[in-house]
Amino acid sequence: MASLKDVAEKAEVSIATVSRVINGNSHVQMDTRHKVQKAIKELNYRPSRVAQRLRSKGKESKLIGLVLPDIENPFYVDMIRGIEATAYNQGYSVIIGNFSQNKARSEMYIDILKSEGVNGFIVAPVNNEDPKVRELIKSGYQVTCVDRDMEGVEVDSVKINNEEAAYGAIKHLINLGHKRIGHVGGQWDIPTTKSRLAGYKRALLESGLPIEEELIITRSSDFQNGVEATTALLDLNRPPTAVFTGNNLLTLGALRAIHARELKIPSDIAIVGFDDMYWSELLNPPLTAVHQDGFEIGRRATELLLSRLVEPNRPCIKVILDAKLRIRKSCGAAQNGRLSTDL
Amino acid sequence: MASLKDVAEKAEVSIATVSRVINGNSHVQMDTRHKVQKAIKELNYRPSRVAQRLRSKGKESKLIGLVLPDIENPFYVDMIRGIEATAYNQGYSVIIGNFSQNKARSEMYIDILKSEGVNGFIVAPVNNEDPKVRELIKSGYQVTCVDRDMEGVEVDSVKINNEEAAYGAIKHLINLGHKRIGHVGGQWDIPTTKSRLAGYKRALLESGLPIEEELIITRSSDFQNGVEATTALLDLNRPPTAVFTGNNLLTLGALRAIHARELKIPSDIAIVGFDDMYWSELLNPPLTAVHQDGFEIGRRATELLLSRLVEPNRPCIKVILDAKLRIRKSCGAAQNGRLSTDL
DNA sequence: TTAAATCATGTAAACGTTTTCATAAATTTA
DNA sequence: TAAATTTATGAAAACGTTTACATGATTTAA
Repeated sequence: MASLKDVAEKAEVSIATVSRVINGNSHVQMDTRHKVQKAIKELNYRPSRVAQRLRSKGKESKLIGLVLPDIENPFYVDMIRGIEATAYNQGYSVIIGNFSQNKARSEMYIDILKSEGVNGFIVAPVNNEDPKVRELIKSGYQVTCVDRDMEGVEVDSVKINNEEAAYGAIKHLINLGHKRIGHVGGQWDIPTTKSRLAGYKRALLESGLPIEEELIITRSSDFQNGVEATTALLDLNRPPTAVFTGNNLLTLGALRAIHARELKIPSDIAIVGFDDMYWSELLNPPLTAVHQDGFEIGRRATELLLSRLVEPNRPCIKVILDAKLRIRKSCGAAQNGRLSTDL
Repeated sequence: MASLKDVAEKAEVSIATVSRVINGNSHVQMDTRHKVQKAIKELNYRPSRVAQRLRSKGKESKLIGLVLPDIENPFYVDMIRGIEATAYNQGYSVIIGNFSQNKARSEMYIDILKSEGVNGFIVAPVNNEDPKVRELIKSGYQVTCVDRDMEGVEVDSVKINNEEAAYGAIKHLINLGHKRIGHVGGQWDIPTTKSRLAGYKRALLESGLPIEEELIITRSSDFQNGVEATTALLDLNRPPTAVFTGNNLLTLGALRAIHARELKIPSDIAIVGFDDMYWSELLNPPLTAVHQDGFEIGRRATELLLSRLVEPNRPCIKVILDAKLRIRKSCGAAQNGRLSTDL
């Protein structure tokens, strides 16, 4: 790779002048400017981001660190696409740490990204406390939370109203006549798990239905737990007539468990899932699910972060996006021909 | 972030000594070593990768650049996980460029990653020629190709035998009695598209079946094309009794098109897909598909790259992994109770 | 005992930028 | 015309490392 020095020599000027040309500094004469631009082109020169980053310690580093729970989850993949698209548009690179719902790995990635000299972070905190993220904020890094928020900290965040979305999903089941609704949730200390559970409970209470602990299982957020927890629900003396699954991996696991028993959906048991995929309609049966727009969440989060890099002390902004319930065939007949409904 | 200098001051030694302690250089006395380690701990010091990278220009940069066609495709997500796991294990960071099957974006990412000072690249070349990747190799970067290879270049690569895998899939259909088999392939100039098409043709020829151009559509590699191409096949005067789809997005598109016509799989039309997902069995119907192990491909590619960084001039290695056909319910009754078959 | 070798540590240069300061040339002002 | 201002450019420092070289202390060899 050609360096500033190479360009300077070729153009017979100092490296300072070359730097000025590159950064659009006005104090450089037309003909020298042209000489330099010619040399840059001939050498196919591009400035080293590494050196830029070292020199200007954060301020101009043009690198965003991304710390996400699970790259296997299509919802996060959509978010990554939204983040990438927005960031690269503005000349930022993105470096991804995928911690697989594992606290230790999350901390490891944060350390690595710090030492990579990132400019700011987009993070899904492991839980409401997440001391590592708190420390990050305290020590002056710019941070935006996605998908999950943190309490008692001044930090930008983008997420949906999980409680309300879950409430809507359960209401849908109740309206279809279900009275015994099971819930398979994710890891208990993840904020979204809590909110979705809260929405579930509120809907039941509001309709005068009892909340039965045996119908609620919140353990880990992965496929395997989806299988096991659903199986456990099916094994109850009085199994539920419907299940609400807390994320898309759990949903897939639940489907597996139900199919393994050769039960019919929705006549034997109905299912409504949290998180929608564009291929949800191709599942057996086409899945009724809560849709949240991962791409948009990513886009908004990136905009928030970039704006905060420019104006570090502005008051923090909490973005809460809407989710939609996409009604397909896993809960019973579609109602009034509507395909989706605002929550 | 604390720097070497801070540690040096605290421990009352020179920065050189601190550096030696960190890098395990033997020439440092026990008690100074302890003093330094204590200071490091107290200041929570971690070396700046940015500075390390600048200083040792590539040689020790500990950063791998990843340039992939499509992060929406679960197959590549598996690959990323394999690459990440292996890389981080050895202290390398990974930075991802996702070019969405777009040549210009692929080139942009390669430039960015170069200027990020990556140590080496793992790349899926856009096609056999890919002049940008050739140039990369020529200018001395270490490169490993994944999923796709390049002709006439000395470069490590990891992929499966696509021709053979496609051949096996088609043979399976033929054995079930299908005589008119359509093929929906990806973008024509992608190497995998060509190989899979070749396997398709070989299987037909070998069984004495004609190759009919109207049954073959290779356009772009995305979901939308899967829908459109399959619809076109169904609209033929003599539609095929089976389709072979060239990647998982095309498969999902094909399913959508078939369901839109309310045709029964496999009685009206059978389908075998390239690329398997762990949730393929949950599709309607459970999908018979060619399985390639993305995680393993990623792992092997990373090992190859890291080994080449140590020994840049070793002869190049071409790894070809096996694919398996996972037989489920989209082509007809499972045979002899076998669930999968080596290709 | 003395020369040679080894060991522990420090000094300073280098990596590729950006930026402050200095300086010389050109322009404006009085 | 002389002084003051503006403009174009260069020199050098700094960012945080690694490492070649230098130096003085200690050990080994003869």
